[in-house]
Amino acid sequence: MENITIKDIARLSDVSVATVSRVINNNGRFSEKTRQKVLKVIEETGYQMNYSAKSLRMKRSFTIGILVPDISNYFFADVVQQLEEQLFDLGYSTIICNTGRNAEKEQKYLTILESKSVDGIIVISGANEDGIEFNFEKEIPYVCIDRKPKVQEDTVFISSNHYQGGFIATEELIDSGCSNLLLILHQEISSSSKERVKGFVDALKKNNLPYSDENNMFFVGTNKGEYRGRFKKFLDSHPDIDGIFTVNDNLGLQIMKFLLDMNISVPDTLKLIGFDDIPSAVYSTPTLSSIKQNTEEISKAAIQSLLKLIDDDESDKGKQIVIPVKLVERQSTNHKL
Amino acid sequence: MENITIKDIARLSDVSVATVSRVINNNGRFSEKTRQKVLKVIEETGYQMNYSAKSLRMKRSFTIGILVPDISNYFFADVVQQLEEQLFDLGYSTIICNTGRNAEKEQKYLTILESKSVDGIIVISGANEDGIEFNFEKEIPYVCIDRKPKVQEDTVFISSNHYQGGFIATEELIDSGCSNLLLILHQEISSSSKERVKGFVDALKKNNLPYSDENNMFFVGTNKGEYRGRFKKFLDSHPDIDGIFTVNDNLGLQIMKFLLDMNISVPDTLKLIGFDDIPSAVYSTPTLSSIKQNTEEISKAAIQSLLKLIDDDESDKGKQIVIPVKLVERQSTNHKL
DNA sequence: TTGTATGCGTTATCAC
DNA sequence: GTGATAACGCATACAA
Repeated sequence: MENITIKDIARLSDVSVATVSRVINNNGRFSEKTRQKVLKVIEETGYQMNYSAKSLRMKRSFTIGILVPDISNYFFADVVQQLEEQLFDLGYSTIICNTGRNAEKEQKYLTILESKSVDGIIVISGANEDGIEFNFEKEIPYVCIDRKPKVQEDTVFISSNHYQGGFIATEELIDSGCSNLLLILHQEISSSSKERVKGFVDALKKNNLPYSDENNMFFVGTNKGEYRGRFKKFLDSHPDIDGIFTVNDNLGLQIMKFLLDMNISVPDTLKLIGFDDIPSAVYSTPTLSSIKQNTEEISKAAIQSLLKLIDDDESDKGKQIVIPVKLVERQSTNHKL
Repeated sequence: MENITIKDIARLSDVSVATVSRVINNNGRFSEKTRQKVLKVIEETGYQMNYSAKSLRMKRSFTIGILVPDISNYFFADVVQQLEEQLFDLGYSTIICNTGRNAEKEQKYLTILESKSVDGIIVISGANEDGIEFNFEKEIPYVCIDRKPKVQEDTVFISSNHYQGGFIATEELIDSGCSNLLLILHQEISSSSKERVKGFVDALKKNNLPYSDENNMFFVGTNKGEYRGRFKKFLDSHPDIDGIFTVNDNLGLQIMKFLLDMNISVPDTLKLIGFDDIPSAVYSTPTLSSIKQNTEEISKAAIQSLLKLIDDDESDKGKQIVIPVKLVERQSTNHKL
């Protein structure tokens, strides 16, 4: 059987194409009887809508672009997967653009997304704090996940509660007996990292623990392992450190490896907690405690807001949606697996 | 400026829409002069093709479906990323379907892909050895990566040289001084694992080392950690084992953790090598030697073959394309990082 | 070498 | 409540 169209459906169910279209889209008026009739024929014939025609006519592509810095990063991969799945169920295709944290590539992708006339764009995180340049010919709605939009009033910004994450990570260390905490983070600091830092500092304050930038914070550079010498010296000059919060799990595992290499026992001498709950957190010795982001809720919120924008409902514009995180306790903070 | 179409281009460059179309697609005859003229106007106006119209007219969606078992698996994520990037450059969108190794979900996705009338499908690996059921109304071309198609003559099958991988992994252990090797793998064995096993066995043979299923192979089940007791007993009864090849890196890291927990030193007492070269292989202590698959070449080959099929060029049908792998030496087989 | 005209499958605007 | 019909932007068969 060749491609079957609404024309065929119309003929077989003895109505006009207009009516068939109305029934399919549940839009406009028609009697219950014709509805039944048409639906039956559709069922029998196995009719499938032609989205190209629909797109052409409606001037909508039913396609969403997703901008992601690095899909081999677990958190990003997880979010993308959620987005893809949920959008798919809603009849949307997705174009996933891996920018490699490269601003130039990002611009290039943005241009092509425009040319493919996507209905909307979801921007996940990004290279810098700069926000993102959207100099489109036509206005394309977009939402941001984990990246503050440049012009906040233009759109909506969804992210985990990184502040809360930083806070409960820190309290987990304190609860497991630490009183001299260290936060390890990268030099180039994202907006989400900034929140985690705030949570860390506030948790210390709340628990009446001392804090100073020099004694309780350590920065690592981009090139792997660069910091090992520096960090050793730091530890030597701060022998009282007994708990470490790394700004993410990858860094956490690196630090754990370093401590093991130095013969420093985790969690006996030093407790450790990361962020993201990546799968390998459970393969390390000891297993790594962490903070888990709710990627499903993040994605749900992002999609909901984006669809509203696409629908010209601007009530979410300027909003910031914050999703709670969860503590995952493991051996590195003295818990059983 | 509103959407600009070939009609506008035609008017502005003083030719007909037909000619504009010919120039754009470099198809049919036209003089160099008109080519220049049209291209100039296109450049100036920033014209962008409407893919919905093109699709409707050409009865092609310029969309490829990608079926993947689990995108949070590093190897799969890597392949998907490559596919996406390369297809994007070729003007194709992709729909990524994460099946979660669930046959039912897979069928459902397949149906929707058909309804979205994708031009082709790339199937990556899968739950079982059964191949995949393609009971489409219309024939959709597809290629398989790492999963033998059920009817091999129908399509093309691309995979790494898993045999070679198993072979050189084994020889790496032998080269670093091991003479009593163990292969650890999962109960449910994929076609690619099978090849790795063959390579393992043949490498032993070639090096005149003993081999028997009972002494040189250990199976683990699906639920994590199930095997720990059994494996301990196995090691106790096989004290001469001095090198382990795990069928993938995740398993390798699990085993490494187990050995550390048992106070068995890697690589001093026991050498270890995995497969896939996942990122965390470099965060473990010791770092894990591995076999790296060439995802770029795999993707390139898959796309090339698929596009041929879409173009009704059936010369690749029935072919099996094998991509070489590479050894990555690290501490777990006695190498410096 | 170029132009005219038709149709791809769908939705939306009118009429009735 | 329903039907005719005109668009949507593009590629192509056929004329010229």
